Amino acid sequence: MTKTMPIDFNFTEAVYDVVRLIPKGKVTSYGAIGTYLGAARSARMVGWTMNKAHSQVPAIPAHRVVNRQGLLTGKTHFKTPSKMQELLEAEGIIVKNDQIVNFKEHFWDPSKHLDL
DNA sequence: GCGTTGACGAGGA
DNA sequence: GTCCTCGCCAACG
Repeated sequence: MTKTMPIDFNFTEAVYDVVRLIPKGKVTSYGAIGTYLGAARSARMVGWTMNKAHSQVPAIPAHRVVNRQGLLTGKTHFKTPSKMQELLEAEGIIVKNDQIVNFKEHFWDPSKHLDL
């Protein structure tokens, strides 16, 4: 196999898996995923990994992944920045000023709902 | 090969 | 409670 595999780490694979496991109408944070994977201090890498998600199939529901503040920080990387908010609203999540309302209620922690 | 940036978060002052 | 700094790993210039 090719040694120069762009994505081969279990970490990246796990990130995609966790994001896909996010229930509809729920959201999570990069740090939550990182913490779940044991990389709480590597939240940045989670975001970078999500950047590669654009080439991943099936498409990663990245719109369900926001920062710790519930802010749609990644919307700028979407095909259309407004798409992210529309997707969230379509799932019953209220977004105000690019921020999720009642974020705490919609927050979905993989380390609590999933079993490591 | 080195320096900076990047979808972030936590800890310290 | 708020502001600043460091960490983490990878890719880009």
